[in-house]
Amino acid sequence: MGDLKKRSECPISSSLDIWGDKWSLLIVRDLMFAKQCTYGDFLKSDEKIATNILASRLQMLEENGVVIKQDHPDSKAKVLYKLTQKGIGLLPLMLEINLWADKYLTIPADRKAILEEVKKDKEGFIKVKTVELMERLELK
Amino acid sequence: MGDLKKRSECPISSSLDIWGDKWSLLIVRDLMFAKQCTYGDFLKSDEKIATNILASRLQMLEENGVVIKQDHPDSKAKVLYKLTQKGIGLLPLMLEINLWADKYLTIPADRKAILEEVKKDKEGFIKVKTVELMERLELK
DNA sequence: ATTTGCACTTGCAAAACGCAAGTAAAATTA
DNA sequence: TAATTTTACTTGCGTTTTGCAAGTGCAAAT
Repeated sequence: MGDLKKRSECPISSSLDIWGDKWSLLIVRDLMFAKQCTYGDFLKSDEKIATNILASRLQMLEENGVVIKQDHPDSKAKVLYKLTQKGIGLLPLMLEINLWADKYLTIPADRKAILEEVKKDKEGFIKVKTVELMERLELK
Repeated sequence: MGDLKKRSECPISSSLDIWGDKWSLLIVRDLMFAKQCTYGDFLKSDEKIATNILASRLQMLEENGVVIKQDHPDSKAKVLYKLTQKGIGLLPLMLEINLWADKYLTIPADRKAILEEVKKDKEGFIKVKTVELMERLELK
C-alpha cells in the first residue's frame, strides 16, 4: 500500500515522501506528547482523522521505521503504538514547528507557556524528552 | 482556492494546514537555497512539480504570507518569488529536516558535507543565512 | 511581423480522501 | 454460557485532489 517512491535524492524531498502529508506528523505528535497511544486514542484527537486514513498512515510510518506496534500489557484486543529511535529523532523538528507557529501564527495560551520552557533551554528539553521517550520504548 | 480551514488549534496542525503537503516545503527549499526563483525555475527542480500544482501552492503560500511576488528587474514577463520574514523563519525547521534525513535516511555525499557545517555551528549558520535571505528580500 | 519565452489556466483521467457502515476477535456483562 | 460491547481495523462509494498534456495571453526577441 504505502510504498515509498522517491521523487529525488534531496533530503527534504525524501523526508516529505515519508511523513509529508497533513496527518502523519499529528500521529507523531500524539506519540510524542500523549501518555499512551492505541488506535482508538489517535481517533480521539481534535483533528478527527478518518479510520481508514489512520490505518494507512500507521502502516506507512511502520513500514518506514518511524513507529512500531507492540502488544498492550492489559489486553490482547488492544495495540500499543510507539515511536522508534527514528521517530524520536523527529523531536527537534517537532519543536521547531511549534516555535515557528508560536512566532507567526496564533496558538493557545497554554501551548505558549510550555514553549517558553523550550525557548529557555532547547537542548536541555530535547535531552530530557528523548530519555523519556526512549524509556517508554524499552518497556515492551 | 487555497483557503485555510483549521482542523484544530494545535500549532502542529495549524502549521500543516499551511505547508503540510508534499510540495510546499520543496518550494520553500528552492527559495531558501537557490539564487533566484521564477515560476520556470521551480519547474526545473528535480522533483518535477506539475504546473497547476505549482501555481496553487504558490498562491496558498502567498495567501498565508510565506512568499511574495515581486517584479523581475530584467523583464516584465518574469516574476520573482521571494520568502517573507515568515518564510525565512522556516529555516531552522528546514535544517532540522535535513539533519533528520542525514541521520536516518540515505542522502547524497555533497549534501552531507554541507550539513557538517550546520552541525558544527547551527546557530551561526542560521544567523548568517537569515541575514542573506533578508538582504535578498530587501532589494525590490 | 513572426516566433519564442514566460506564467500561468484548462480538461480530464487516476489517485487519494473522507464519511458511514461493516467485520472479526477479544473482553465484558447478564 | 450467551449476549453485548470494545477494539482495531476494512470496505464501499461519492467527493476532492493530483498529475499529465495541451492551451492561452502577454512580453520579448528575431
